[in-house]
Amino acid sequence: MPTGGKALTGDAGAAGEARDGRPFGLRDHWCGELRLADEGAPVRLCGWVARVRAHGSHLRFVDLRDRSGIVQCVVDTDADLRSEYVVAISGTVGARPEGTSNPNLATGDVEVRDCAVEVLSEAEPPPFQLDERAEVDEATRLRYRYLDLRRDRMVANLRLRASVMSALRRSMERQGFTEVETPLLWTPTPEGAREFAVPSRLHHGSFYVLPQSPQIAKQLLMVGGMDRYYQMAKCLRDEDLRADRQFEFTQLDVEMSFATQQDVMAVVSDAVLAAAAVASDREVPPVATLTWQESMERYGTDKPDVRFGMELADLTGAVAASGVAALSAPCVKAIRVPGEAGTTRSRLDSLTARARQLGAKGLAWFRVVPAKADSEDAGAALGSRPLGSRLSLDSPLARHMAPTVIDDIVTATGAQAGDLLLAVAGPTATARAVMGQLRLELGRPPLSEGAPRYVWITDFPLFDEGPDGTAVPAHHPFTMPHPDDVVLLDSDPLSVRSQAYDLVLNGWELGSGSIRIHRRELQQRIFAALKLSAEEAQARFGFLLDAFRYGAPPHGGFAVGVDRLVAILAGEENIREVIAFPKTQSGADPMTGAPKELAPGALRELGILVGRAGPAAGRSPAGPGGSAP
RNA sequence: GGACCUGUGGUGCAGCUAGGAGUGCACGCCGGCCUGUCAAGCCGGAGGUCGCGGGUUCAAAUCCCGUCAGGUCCGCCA
Repeated sequence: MPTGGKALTGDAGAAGEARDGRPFGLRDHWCGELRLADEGAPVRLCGWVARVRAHGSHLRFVDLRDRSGIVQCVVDTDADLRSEYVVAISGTVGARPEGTSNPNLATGDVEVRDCAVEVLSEAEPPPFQLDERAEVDEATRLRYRYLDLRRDRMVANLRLRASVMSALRRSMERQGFTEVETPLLWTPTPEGAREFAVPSRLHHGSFYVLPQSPQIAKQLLMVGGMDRYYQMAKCLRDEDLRADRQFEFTQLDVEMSFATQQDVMAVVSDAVLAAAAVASDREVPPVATLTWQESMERYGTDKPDVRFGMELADLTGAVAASGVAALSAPCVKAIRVPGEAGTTRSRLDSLTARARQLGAKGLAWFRVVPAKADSEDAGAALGSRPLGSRLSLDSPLARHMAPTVIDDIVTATGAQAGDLLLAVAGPTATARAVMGQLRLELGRPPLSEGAPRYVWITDFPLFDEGPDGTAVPAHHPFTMPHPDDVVLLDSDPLSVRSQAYDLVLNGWELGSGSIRIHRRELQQRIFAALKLSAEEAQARFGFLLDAFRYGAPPHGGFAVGVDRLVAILAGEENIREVIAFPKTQSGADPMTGAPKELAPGALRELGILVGRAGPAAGRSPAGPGGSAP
């Protein structure tokens, strides 16, 4: 079912023409725009035959579809009309006879009569039905994407995408930003995501790379005095695909000079709220702000879905003295799942398996039940005793717990009788991450539910702890430290906060940004903390560091993931649904067959020798003889 | 690199736990009937390498192994 946020076809009344533009060419009206007010008008329509309902040889109802919607045409000629034939229909708009209106159709009060039909293009039956009656296999949809795009869902999603991008652009223009394009053929920067390489024909053995983002280019624009830059930028990363990740994706990329973090956040907030406004009529709450520390503590993640509760409770203190070995750990986090005390043992086992997959040693569970001794006077006791004393915990782990420990657990989680408590003990990061993920899997509403909830996450740590205890940049190495923490750079780098911030929408990371370092001496200290020598730094980022010699303004910026933003505003759980021609999870395009082997001649011209041991080995080349040397 | 789910006429499913003839449902398709339908209706018909390969068995859509494709996730995504 379409969700509230979608720009549905044909439901906009008189707005139809404004949105669809003036019809021209072979037609003079759009199908979806016809209304009772058009009664008597001669019209010429073009489109696809969506459905034919035949009654005898001289009465057929033909539903004609174009991108604006559907209108019923009454046809009494014997033209051969089948599904997906492309036709031009000329006729007269008439009010439907009493009692035959179709309230499910925007054009349901009218029909086109006295139709002359011209078949512009015949069509084989499509390989899947284009109505919304059944989910169609993803591979089939992508193989015939040009047919999939005819469906209401894709029409609505792509038009919403256009509206959102337009709203973002208008917001940026209104705020004085200038769109500047940056190169797709860029240079390798050996940091961050795996890059797509493009071989150079003129310099055999050398490569361009496609940009993971225009990060360095936009900072150079700031050095160039552009002051306020934005771009709808294509970004390319050769990393494994997910529901929210494609090789290539679009970012609203922003950078501004002489600006504070608050300035950047205000600019981006304006843009994304404008985007939400064109997506639906719903009131969208202002963008909230949480510190990273607070988000990790309450939600166990740096991209919290704040549309629902079930926040993490800390049981570390409560169970410290319990003597239960499974719960003795630096950190114990729990969530309360309301009303789920009846969860079956096999379900609990599969949750435990899931917790292990996420890195936990195990999963503790407690069914919250009325305490036996108090069960009779529980009601009478209400209010006169501590909340916890009326409840007990049913769990193998709770069997030998002292009543005070049980009370502490109940109090810390706010448990009610009939709830299920789940807890993970372990290192702080593990306990938070596992419970944060289980919270999502057990309580998260569908992405389309309720108003969009944007939240800023601020005060990220400047460094993460690398595998060997060293500091690695949490954002990128040009991120400005929090001014209060600069003194800690040498003594305690892992506790230094940064002026980096993420924007999160309904639990999806929409993007991130930071205030950048623009002074060389501070940059050197950061490189030192990263154990990066001056020579290495020069080799990797030399051209940026060089640029900073010539007067770099203080600057900062942000990038918003447009595909994710549109998907959430469209109520889609997958960004493929808002991309016209996406790739499958294995990076293939079932329609074009990409990626494909190159002809030997093309490889030779690029100076490329393909190793036959790769995954392509064994696939027979196009021609006989192949390309074996 | 790894885990899990799915794969059955064109489409979506059921059948698989417990092996017994390609069995069933809905949609679509083809033909016929039908002058107010709108997911039209009624009648008839066609359409299958049960993803692919191997194994177990008298017998495999069903059990086992492998593989391919699609999906979800872990790793990865500064």
